[in-house]
Amino acid sequence: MARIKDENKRVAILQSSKILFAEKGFYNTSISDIVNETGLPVGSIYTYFKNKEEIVRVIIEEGWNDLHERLEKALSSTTSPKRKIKVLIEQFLSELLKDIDLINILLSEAIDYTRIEEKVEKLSNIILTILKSLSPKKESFHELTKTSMKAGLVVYFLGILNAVKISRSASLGIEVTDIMNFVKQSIENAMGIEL
Amino acid sequence: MARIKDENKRVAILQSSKILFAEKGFYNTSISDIVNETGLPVGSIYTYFKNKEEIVRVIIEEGWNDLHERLEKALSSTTSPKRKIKVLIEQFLSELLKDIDLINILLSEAIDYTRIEEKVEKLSNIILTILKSLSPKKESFHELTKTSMKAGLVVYFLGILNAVKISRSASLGIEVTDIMNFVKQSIENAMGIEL
Amino acid sequence: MARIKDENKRVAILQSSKILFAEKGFYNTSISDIVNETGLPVGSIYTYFKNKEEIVRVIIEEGWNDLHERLEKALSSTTSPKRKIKVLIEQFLSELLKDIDLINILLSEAIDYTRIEEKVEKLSNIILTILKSLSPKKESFHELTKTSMKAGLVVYFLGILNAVKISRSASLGIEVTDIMNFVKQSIENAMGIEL
Amino acid sequence: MARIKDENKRVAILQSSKILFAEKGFYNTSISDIVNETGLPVGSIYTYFKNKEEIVRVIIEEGWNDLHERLEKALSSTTSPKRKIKVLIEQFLSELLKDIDLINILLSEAIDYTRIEEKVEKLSNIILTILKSLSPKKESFHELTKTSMKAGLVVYFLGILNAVKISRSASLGIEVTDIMNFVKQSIENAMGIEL
DNA sequence: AATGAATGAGTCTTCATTCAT
DNA sequence: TATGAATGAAGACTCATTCAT
Repeated sequence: MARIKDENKRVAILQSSKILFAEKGFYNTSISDIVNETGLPVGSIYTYFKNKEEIVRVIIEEGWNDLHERLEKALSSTTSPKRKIKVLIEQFLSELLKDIDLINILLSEAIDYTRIEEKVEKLSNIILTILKSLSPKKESFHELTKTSMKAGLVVYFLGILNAVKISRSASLGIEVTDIMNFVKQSIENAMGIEL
Repeated sequence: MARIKDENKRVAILQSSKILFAEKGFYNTSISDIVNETGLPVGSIYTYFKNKEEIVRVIIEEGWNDLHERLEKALSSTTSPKRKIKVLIEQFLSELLKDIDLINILLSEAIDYTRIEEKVEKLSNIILTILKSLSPKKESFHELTKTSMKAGLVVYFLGILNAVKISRSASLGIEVTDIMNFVKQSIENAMGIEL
Repeated sequence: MARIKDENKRVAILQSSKILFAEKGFYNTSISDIVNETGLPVGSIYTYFKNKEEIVRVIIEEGWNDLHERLEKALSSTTSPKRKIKVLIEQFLSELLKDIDLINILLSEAIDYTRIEEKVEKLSNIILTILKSLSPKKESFHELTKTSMKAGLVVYFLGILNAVKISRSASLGIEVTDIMNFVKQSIENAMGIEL
Repeated sequence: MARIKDENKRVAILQSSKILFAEKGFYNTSISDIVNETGLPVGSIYTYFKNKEEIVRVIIEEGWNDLHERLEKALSSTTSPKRKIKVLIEQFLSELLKDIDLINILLSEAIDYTRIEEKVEKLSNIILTILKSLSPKKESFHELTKTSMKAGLVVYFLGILNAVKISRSASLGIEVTDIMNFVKQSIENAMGIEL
């Protein structure tokens, strides 16, 4: 019987903030920037979000959950470990790498609100589980201890994200496709999978 | 005499700032924090550094140059590519990973002043040159294009740094040694080198 | 039926606000605090009260009128001045001192909306009238001018309220009963009344 | 070798704030009011005081200490209890009652930062000590227990302050002199002292 | 050169009240 | 009448940098 919270506004705030945070960084984006970008009054920002931190948190959480859920769904409808790896690379990673703003924020200053370790942890457990189910004969991982395997996954995952992040602004001369190629090759070599 | 005194202050500012930036982040560290930590008056900070940005920049540049110079020196006194790789891992990387504050700052919010792409660029060129000089037969890299090879190096390098950074604060259960082990194994496998 | 429901809400707002104002103070209590405490929607607060000020005003007015009316009633059914004094102390004052929340608000920051002078004025006139009717021989007030007598009443009344207020939170080591004892003794001494 | 903190500015802030707090109340006085009143930039307020609370606290503390010190001095140069009482009334109380702004703030909303109980406590101890040294024969206090005597002092002291406060704005028709007269009479009657 | 007070634009956030539904 | 989202002026406070001494 009063106005109902407007999902459009919530989304507008999230979208504008996401772009701003990705471009200028969390600390260099002011609430007033978000106000200008969205055209909403200050007060409205605070009817939809408790504070600036919550905005980042939600951007990350919703963006990540979206990807994560689709990954889980795709994995659960696949039985072959090799196919699962394929899903991981060609769906999950591919989608993630397209969301450069998300990556930027995920890796950026606001890292305290971002809880990236949590994400890395979950993801590496998923992969570890898949790898265990692969026939152990063909892998070249057998000499790695479990923790250094996990370390490897973390290195790869964070390395990929950072490489993508850096590739954008820099004169490095590498592009997302190069990174994807490298990843695919590595996996094909390491596990004899055809991607 | 006067010069020595001055240099002490400059170094004090750099050391205190480095710790503060690494712990609290660039944007969450105020000049006044540095003043408190060093015990120096505000004015002094500005007689030694133009502004806050310059402090980070110098921390990074001096820290990096130091490592980089020792690397170049060690490489130039080595001819065997395999030995060079060894130097890279066991000296350069090992030293870098010990300087967690440096890594933290290098990867952090102040990334604009940090010019990490430059560092990554230089380093990957060094490695690429070494790899080229290796007999091409034994490597499993032969199917990678030059850019995806470079992409790979970037992924590895940034991945390692980020993994180390994250391993510190997190409940991931991996440690720097795990990361080092993984790296060594990877290289040994990929290039048939004994490290 | 509808009226009863409404009255319940009105009372709920008054009760919750009274506690909040007494505990946190007028300026440190927000409408939103009242909303949380009552469980009512913001809008409802404003259908029952014009604004925040009106809430305090009504709390005070209703609380005070209640006491005042009972006082008038009791006084009108008594003729002996000494009995009237007794009523004043043992009924009115005693009841008032039990309502510490009311006292707190009465004396607090919202004093502008509280119109305490009005209350003090009325009360001292009542007492003055009683005192006049006492046989002038026995009192030790005979040397006091009328205004300083009034001043005395004001001092006593406000002093009592403030002492009670302060006694609650403080480490003064005095309690309401001590204050009451003092008052009774003073009056007994001054007017030869047995309370 | 830099500008030295300017006592004049500090005092200007305190004076302006004192008037504003006394007239408008603590919560209705904004830092920006103080800025306008003093003509100083906002930043300067904060180089002299940590925050708004500290300003009230200092106003009260310095104002009170000033009075208190002069009281102690005067008391220590007097031996006769009766004279001490006289000092208390004619010097201390008289001076205090002249500082209506101080009284207003002391009794007002900012009471949390004002620690009035502390002041009341100290003062009543001073008086209690004096009273004890009076020959016990002549006093009419002998029936009061120690705590209700203390309660009495608290009632008187707070009553006086509040009466003065209220006398100013109100149509009560009493003035500070009336209050003082009442107090003097009370004391003369109670202790047979000539003031 | 050394010092630290001075500065004021800019920060995030709150909150009483209104009014569309 | 009931509701609670909408509003934006106003709040307290920060902080990098400058510059008078």
